[in-house]
This record gives sequence, C-alpha cells and structure tokens, in this order.
Amino acid sequence: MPGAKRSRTTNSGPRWALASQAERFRSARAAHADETAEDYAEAIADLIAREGSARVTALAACLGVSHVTVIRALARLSRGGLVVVMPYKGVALTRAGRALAARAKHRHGVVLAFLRALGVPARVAETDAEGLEHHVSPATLRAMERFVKR
Amino acid sequence: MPGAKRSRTTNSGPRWALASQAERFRSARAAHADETAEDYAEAIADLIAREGSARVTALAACLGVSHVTVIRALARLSRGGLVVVMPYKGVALTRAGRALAARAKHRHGVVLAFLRALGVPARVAETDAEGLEHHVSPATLRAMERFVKR
DNA sequence: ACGCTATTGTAGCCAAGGCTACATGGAGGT
DNA sequence: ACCTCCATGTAGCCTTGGCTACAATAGCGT
Repeated sequence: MPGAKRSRTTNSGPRWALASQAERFRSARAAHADETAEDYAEAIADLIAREGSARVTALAACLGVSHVTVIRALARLSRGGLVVVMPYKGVALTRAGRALAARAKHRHGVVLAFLRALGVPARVAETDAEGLEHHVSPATLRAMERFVKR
Repeated sequence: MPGAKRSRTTNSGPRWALASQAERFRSARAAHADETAEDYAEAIADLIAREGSARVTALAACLGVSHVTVIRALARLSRGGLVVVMPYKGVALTRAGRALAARAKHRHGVVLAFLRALGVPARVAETDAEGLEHHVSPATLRAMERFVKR
C-alpha cells in the first residue's frame, strides 16, 4: 500500500493548492496498481471465450510479455483470489475475477467506442484505449457513454 | 473439451489479432515509463513559475511522495538530461526539460478542458486528467481540441 | 560564533514488473 | 518404449518507485 502516510514536510507558504494536486497524483498511482489485475482478468476471460482455456503461453503472447512474467503475475493474482491456477492445465477465473474481467471489458468497450465517436482513427483508438481505460473514473465513463449514445 | 484441436503448435485461430493486442499493451507500458519524467518536469516548471525555485521538499509535497523518492527520481532525470540538480539550491530544467514540461502542461490543459466540456464534474475531471494525460496520443489530443473548440 | 532546525542526502528494505538461462513435465511421433 | 520438442516452472538479476531511519548541511537567530 503505497502512500499510507506522508512525511513531515513543512509545507510553508500557500502550499495547500498543491496539496490537492498531490492527492491527484496519489490516486493515479493507486489506480496503476490495479491495471495488471484488470489486464490479466480481461485477457484470461477472452482466451477462455476464444479458445476454451487460458494457457500461460497464450497469455504471454497476448499480453506481450515473457511466460515468466505471466507466471509470477498469476501467483500474485492467485494470492489475491482473482484466479485459480491449475498447473499444466490452464488458468480459471474466480467469481471475483470474472466480475473484474466483465467490468474491465465493459469499460474498455466504452472507451474504445467513445474514441471512435470522437473521430479518432481505429488503430490509434485501440492503442489509446488500452492506456486510458484504467484511469477512467465511473463519472467520466458515464459521460463517455452519454456521448456515444448521443 | 478444453482447447480440443487448437492446442498444439497451431494454436492458430486469430493469434495475429492477439499479436497486435500485445503491441498495444507494449505501447501502454512504454508510455508509462515516461510518466514520471513528465510529471516531474511539469511540477518543476510550475514551482519555478510560482515560487521562483523548485526545491526537493516542495516537489515532494507537490507530488505526494517522500523527499527520498524525489531525490532518486531527479538523479535519473539528470542522467537523462532533463534537469540540472544544484545541490542544496534547487532544480533547474534543461532546454529539453522545459520542452517536455511545456508539452505536458499543454496536454494536461487540453485533457482537463475536454473532460469539463464532456460534462465531467470539476473535481473528478482534475483527478482523471492526471491519470489520462500520459496515455493520450497526438491524434486523440487533436480530436479533444476539436471537441472543446466546437 | 555557535547551535538549532529544517532541508538534503545516504543506506537499506520491500514489492512489482521486466528479463535470460536453465530445469522439468507431458505428449506426440517413430 | 523412448526421444524429442514445446509448454511450464525455477533461479536469479535489473530497474523503478515506494518507504523509514539516520547522517550531514546550511542558514538563521541569538
């Protein structure tokens, strides 16, 4: 848990304006912590839907990392109760994992559709959506949905 | 019957579709690498404009991290030629650093204005902008500018 | 001039997320 | 049966980015 408590910085002068900025940076960093989980959950759900199972190698290819990275990430997700790893068999999502995957997939879809509606070329939209989706708050997501449906 | 016939070497199916997805993930990760630099450059430029100098402690308060984290980050940015650290005096931006700060500031402003124009509440917009700005490609940024000016 | 305090800097710990190199497991082909 | 090849797994290293605890400066006030 990063940023639990702050240091005793003096904060002289009219620094309060900056303090809330610090909060925003904190949020951004905290959000980053969940990105991996969302990406993996989504990729796993996708692979299961597409190929019937999610194997380590397929995940690695899909996410663009080495199989070692996948294995370690899965161990973490497993500790976190999002996935169940069946050695040499594949990976399954727990109930929580499926919920996370569904949320991520939905958000991804909305962001992508939104960018397209904005007039961003398909290729770029797909790349940007990958980076943006993890930082879109519920309020902004709703605004995007409104815009798309408009 | 999990992965009945698509398991072997073939594993075919739409793997090319996944390959490009891997590329997208790669881009997102690469972009993440520059986030720190942009955040610091922007914060430093801001502090210099506001207070006349950018000190380590002020930066730490501003970014919401400990002064130690700032010091280490500055060392890296210095190696990268973005800042010049004057021990016990403050930090200055190099030409490249100023350019980066300007770009970051501009993008930040556009994203924020865009979110506001979309109808996102100010508070949320400010938080989201912090997370989103680093993942907005030039094409998407232009689309956002068009939308705001509309 | 001297010491106190806040700012800076150093040492060292932790987790995440990358990697390569090497070790095992499992299944198909001969 | 066995051999080989690919998928998995393990060991160990690197960087980034957090942190606390402690050491060293600088600059101010007395």
